[in-house]
Order: sequence, then C-alpha cells, then structure tokens
Amino acid sequence: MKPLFLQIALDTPLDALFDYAWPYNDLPVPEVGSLVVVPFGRREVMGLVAAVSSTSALPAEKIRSALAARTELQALGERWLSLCAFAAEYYHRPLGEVALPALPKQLRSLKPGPLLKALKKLDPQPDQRSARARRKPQAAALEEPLEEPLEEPLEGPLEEPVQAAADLSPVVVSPPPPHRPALNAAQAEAVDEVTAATGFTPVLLFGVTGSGKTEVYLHAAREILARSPHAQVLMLVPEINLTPQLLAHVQARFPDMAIAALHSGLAEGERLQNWVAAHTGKARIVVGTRLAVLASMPGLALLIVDEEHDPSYKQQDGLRYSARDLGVWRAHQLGIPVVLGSATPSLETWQHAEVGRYRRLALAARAVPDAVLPAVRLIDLERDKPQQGLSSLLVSALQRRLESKEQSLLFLNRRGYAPVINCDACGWVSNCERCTAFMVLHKPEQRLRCHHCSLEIRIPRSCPTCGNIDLQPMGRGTQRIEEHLQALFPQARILRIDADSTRRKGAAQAAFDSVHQGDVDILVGTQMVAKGHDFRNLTLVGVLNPDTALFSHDYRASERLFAQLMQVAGRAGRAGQKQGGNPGEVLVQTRYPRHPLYASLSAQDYAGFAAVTLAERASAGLPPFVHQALLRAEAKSMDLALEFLASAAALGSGRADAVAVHDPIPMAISRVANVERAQMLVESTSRPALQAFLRSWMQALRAMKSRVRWSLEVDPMEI
DNA sequence: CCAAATTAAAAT
DNA sequence: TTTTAATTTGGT
Repeated sequence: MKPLFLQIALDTPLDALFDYAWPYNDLPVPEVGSLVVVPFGRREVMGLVAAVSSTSALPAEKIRSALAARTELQALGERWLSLCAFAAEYYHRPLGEVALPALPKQLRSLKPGPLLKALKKLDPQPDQRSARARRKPQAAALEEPLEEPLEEPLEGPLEEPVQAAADLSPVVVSPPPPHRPALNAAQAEAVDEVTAATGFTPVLLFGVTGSGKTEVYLHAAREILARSPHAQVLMLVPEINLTPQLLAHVQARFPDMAIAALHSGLAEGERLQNWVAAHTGKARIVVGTRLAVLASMPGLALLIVDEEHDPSYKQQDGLRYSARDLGVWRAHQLGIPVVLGSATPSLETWQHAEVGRYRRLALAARAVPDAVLPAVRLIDLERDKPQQGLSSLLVSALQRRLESKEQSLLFLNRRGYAPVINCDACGWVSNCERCTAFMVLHKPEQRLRCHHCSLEIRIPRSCPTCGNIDLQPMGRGTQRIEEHLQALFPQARILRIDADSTRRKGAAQAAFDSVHQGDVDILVGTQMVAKGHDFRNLTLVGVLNPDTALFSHDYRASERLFAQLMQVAGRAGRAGQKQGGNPGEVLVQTRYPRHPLYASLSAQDYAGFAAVTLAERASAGLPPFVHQALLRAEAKSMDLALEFLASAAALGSGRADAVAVHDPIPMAISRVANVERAQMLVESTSRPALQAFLRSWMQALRAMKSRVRWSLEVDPMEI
C-alpha cells in the first residue's frame, strides 16, 4: 500500500509532529526532508517532512491534507535532519522549533518566488558569490594586509599537487597566482595532523594572536577540498564584523571557488542565495557566524571554529545552542576533523585536550618574523591616581604614540557616556522605571537609555525628587573617554567604535577601514575592537576598567576577562616594529596589580591560568567538572516566578537520580521591562543522568500548564 | 447592554 | 507560539 501520511515538523512550541494526508495520486509523495505547505489552525505554514507513513494514529476526521510540496528544492538530507534532531533533544525543544528557524526566512515563505530566483541565479554562473562579497568594502579589505602577513610568498611543499587539482574550472584562463605564505614547522605539522585524520578528529589549535592559525585553516581546507569535487568546508567566526575580513582572505586564496557567507547581517535574498549555494554543494566554502553551524552542507568534510572560546557562539535567545558544541557534534556525526582555534581556549575545550579527548596542537611563536609579543604592564591605580579615568603613565604613553605617529587603542567595555547619573543633594540615581538597572547617559543624543529594555528618556533638567539642578554623571563609558581624550589631545584624530557608533549597516566596516588607512590616532572601543582586527601601526593598548570582572559572582567572569585581555593585547605591535618606533605595549590600569589573573596575563601564560582556574573549578564542583541546566521563569511578580520554580523543583524531586536541584533565586537583574525573573540551577556530574532527568522533567513541566513563562537552558554560560 | 479585557483551549 | 472563542469586567 502506498504511504499516505506525512509526519510534519512545524515551528511551534508544541512538542509533536503533525500528521497530514497526501491525497494527490498523480503527484509524487514528498520525501523525508522536503518542505511542504500545510494548513495549521487558521493559518497556512511551511512544514518539514520528518517521516512518511502509511498509517496514522489519529482519527481520520482530524487529519487535514497538505497543500503543496516545495519540489524545486532538493530535500534536506538525513544527516542534516539528525543534526536538528540531536539539537532538539539535547536542548529539549521540539524538532520543528530547531529545524525550521534554521532555514532562511524566504525558504519558509509560502510563495516559491524567492527560491526560484535563487536557484536560477545559482545555475548559469559558476562563480556564485553574494552581491555583498563583490561590493566595495570587500575589495578594500582585500588590499589590506592579510591577517598574518609574511615576507615572501613562498610555495610550500603541500602546494603544487593541490593547486593543480583545485583548478578544475576550464573557464578560468589564467588566474593570478594567489599569495600563499609558506608554513613554519608548527603550522605544517598542524596541517598534517588535520589532513591526515581519518574519522572524527577534534583538534585544538592553540596559538596566540599572529601565530598563523588562519594559514593552518586555509592550507587544511585546500588539501581537503582537493580530494573531492563535492567536498565542502565550514568556517565559523564569532562575529559578523569578522566575516568580511575572513571572506576576503578566503576569496583571495581560492579565486576559482564558490564561497558563501552566512550570517544574520545578510539581506533575506542574499541569505537564501548563499544558503542554497551551500545546500546544493555549489559553495565549497562557507564562512559564517554561529547560525551557519546549522547550514545544510551535504559535502561537509572539514569544520573550523575560529576563536572557539568566544561567547558569541552561544545563542542567547530562542534555542540557546552552542554553535561550537553543535559543530563538534556534527563533525562526530560525519566522522570528519573539526579544528577549534584559540589563543585562550574555553576551559571546557582545554580540559578535553588535557585528558586527550581532543588533540592539542600548539603554535608557539608569532608567524610574523620580526614581531614580538607586546609587553604587558600593570598600572597600579592606587599609586598613579587617574584623572578622568586615565592614569598619568597611560597619558604619557599615548603622547609618545602621537609624537611617533603610531596608533593607540583604549579598551573599555562600557558604552555610553556614564553608566548612571545621580543627585549629590538627595542621593537620587537614574534607575530605569521598568528594570532593576541604571539608565545610562548617552551624551550625543542627550538621553538616558536603559540597556536592558531600551527605554529612552530625555536627561532630566533637575533631580526628579529634590529639584537640584546639579545632576552628576558617575563613572565613565566610551563616550566620556572619547570626550576627555579630545580635550587632552586637541590635535589628535580620535575614533570611538562601539555598538552605538556602528549601528548603521556598514558603519563598523567603514570605521575599521579608516583605522587601517591611518586616519585615526587613538581608537576608543568596547569588546568590538578586541576581536580579529589587525592594526599594523598600532603599538599601544590601554585597558581602562577591567577590575569589576575579578569579583563577579559569575564564576566564568574571570575566564572571559582573561580571554578578552589576551585578545585585546594581541592588537598591539602585531605586524612587527618599524625602525625607531615604539615597542608594542599593553598597559592595564588596575587597583589589584597583584591579582593572580594579571600575573598570568603579564606572563601571557594561558596554560598557567587554565591550570589554576581548572583546579578551582574542580574543587568547587563547577563546569567543566559538572554539567548544568538552568530553568528560568518570568512573571508579573517575583513571588509567582519563585513559586513556579518551587513547584517545578517539587515535580522533579522524585526523578532526580544523581542530579542536584538547587533553590530558586531571583536573577541578578531581577526585573527587565517590568517582568520579574528568577532561575533555578540543576546539575550533575553525569551528562547522561542530567539529560535523562531533563527529559522526564520537561514532560511533566509541559503538562503542568502554568501561566508563568518559563524556559530551559542547557549548558548555560552566564548564571 | 455592548465592548473591551482577560482567560482558556486548540492546533494533525 | 498564534488564533479564536468564551467569559468576566466595566462603564453606561
């Protein structure tokens, strides 16, 4: 008998597949992995065929018919479906809520128009880059020094046979020879390890900024792509801002290959276009942010996660997945190598390497011949009292760079002008009326803004409680530092780069370009400037206010701080010193110059830092030695939220075998946008035990049907 | 008495 | 989650 029922995953929180009839005898039955349009309630939505069956457990009158199949698109593969199924199971979400949001929006639109257009565009031309990739900023980036510049474009021993195999296209008459630096011994060994791998091989590529990780990625990719015309490589980067740079780099090195970018900054059409290129195998290399880990790539043969420690790999709403973890799982599923690159690996990854589950390959030196690691010096703020947030040592270091026409970077992870304003007379502070948080002073707009709920108000002329007209900004953000620097150095060209200054599309790229072109003397920025960008003429990095993370209640704060400071330190003196210039220097302003974290930082000793921190985590029973999940609740009142969590805990008590359920507590910022939030930690030393508990617990919780909004996060990063 | 606001229930 | 129907509330 012919199968007649489609079991369809839909983007809805209901944890079920939905049975639909396929009554069209003259049309082929859609195969598993196809997209189909179905009626759902009063709407029509796109669904994904998860299974096809000749029977249904439902009474016939409840079953409606599917309306149409999206036959133009090759069905999604079994491997992709099981990747989604794994993510759904691991993060405890319905399959449809994982699989459908992983597809480009236009693919889920009921009209086939955009897809047809994308397919048509894909077909005639062999080189199907996105329009964005061809536009100017890309071209400009190409002329910039590559991330790890080397003196001579020597051909490595690996190159010749690979190059011959890669030049498959008969259309290309004579491509310009790509600039391909030779590898040093450590790099070559790393490439060998990755390319010689058979089966699943997780590799931690451990190397400081400038040690040449990108070269390893590119050489390994070349080798693996040459093995089969269908092979594909996925390269993940933490941030959209870093994709143009890597994309330009990859395009320059693989001029004959179709390369696709996937990130949330693309226009819908481009996103679909690039996704389809990956899905059909046309794009041999995909460069993308975390969402790209769920791209359909039937030929995936190598997966690279650059800066694997970066918190951006964690999705912070909806399905709270870790793209790095899913990437590793995907490599395992496919039996392929996965390269995790970092100078400051996450402690999870480092621990995997310590016990031998991951292969660790170290790139010790900077690949740039005359580059030296910048000296890290601590400025004791108790001795060198800062003026307007700047110590005298830092000011004179800035002065020296201005005199020698070198660039400086001041790093301050706090945007706005001042994090709060207050009234000296009565003690009023600028609290947000909807959140338990301060409203931040943004001077260019003359407004107070809440960074949690986006509420914005004009700066009050006088104190709302006592009428005092003298309201004071407290503390400093990037805007205030920028203002003060301009007063200190009126002739200097100062540029601020943060989320506020780069809100417009393309603004970030333009800002980075102007730094590269030497139009900027002093750069002030938040973490945005810490990542990836290689500023050749930059020899001073000042770190302004790092201490708060030292005493955070979040045990991961110090790990993040260390990684961030190492990364920002790497911006200094990266391309080597020019004659007579200043040596690369990193000045960290701190009240705690004897803190062990700063000792490790000064010595640029990640391994030492990791050993100490892992020992602390082990003795305190923290990750990676235990596995955690977090149940969050949101309600109108804190009591309701806590009450929900308490009854959830009671529901769980019977099932908790080798699992600890902690007390419900209000979140650190307990109210956001007038919603009270609380959370409850669940943990176990056994991941399977935790997962088994969560499975049965979630089922019970869903049946409980509370009015309280709740969500579960597996492997939370911030607690 | 109607209409807005809140609650409950269903979705194959 | 979204959507709709059912019920309560509130002002008349």
